[in-house]
Amino acid sequence: MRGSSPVLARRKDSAHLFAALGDETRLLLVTRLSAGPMSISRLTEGSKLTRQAITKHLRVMKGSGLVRGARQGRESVWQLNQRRLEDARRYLDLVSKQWDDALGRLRQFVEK
Amino acid sequence: MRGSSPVLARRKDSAHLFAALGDETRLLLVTRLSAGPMSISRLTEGSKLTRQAITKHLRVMKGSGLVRGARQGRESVWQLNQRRLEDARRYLDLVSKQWDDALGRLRQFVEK
DNA sequence: CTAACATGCAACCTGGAGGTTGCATGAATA
DNA sequence: TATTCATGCAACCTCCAGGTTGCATGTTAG
Repeated sequence: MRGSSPVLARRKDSAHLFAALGDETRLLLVTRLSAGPMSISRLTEGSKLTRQAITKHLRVMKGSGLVRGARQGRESVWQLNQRRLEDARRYLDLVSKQWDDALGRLRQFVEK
Repeated sequence: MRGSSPVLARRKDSAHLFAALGDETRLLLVTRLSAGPMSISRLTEGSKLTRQAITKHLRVMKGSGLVRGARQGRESVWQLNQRRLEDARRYLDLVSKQWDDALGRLRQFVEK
């Protein structure tokens, strides 16, 4: 691993992931999929958007690995990819930790 | 709290927050700020972007509460708002938990 | 006081995100 | 087999995120 820290290497990837989560419609889809796998038409039910819009969002999410779909008969069923959720959480943990350390150093400095 | 679950109420807010994290440049800023407060010009140093670009990103992040800045003399110093990081993590935890439950139910159903 | 610094403001540009519509195609069902 | 259902593909539209540039303004250091 010469020349690029893991954090650096993962920044772009994480940005993609967060971007996939950073849309209200997609976050709704994530919520609905958190109840279990679902077909596109099912996901479209009750939505104000077109099926095509939903489809596009699903593909964006797939692009960041947040979700994956597979054809079953005449419908395509999608489901969450929990590992990616954990990836996002881990990234936030990392930043939080650095932040804590920084605060620690500051406190130590002030109290000297 | 009639008519809207907490999760629903927070979806829009969370989407904003994730969107703020969903840009490589901003994620870099987050990383740099995790080491402690910093002025705009300092944040711009070493960046390929203009100071104005950085400024815009900071304001976007401020808009989602991810960061806050204050003027100090002739420079404006910005710092992370860790509470928002925790908010994001909590949201992911929520979704993860629902997903776990769904898997649990599925497993139980299959094994019956 | 005057230069050098650190920002703010505003106008402007461009590409792609988010949506829609219309049509084509494979799968399931009466 | 004729329909209906669930999708895929592609063209098209609009708006705004992400950047830049130029100029104005408040701060500091000499």
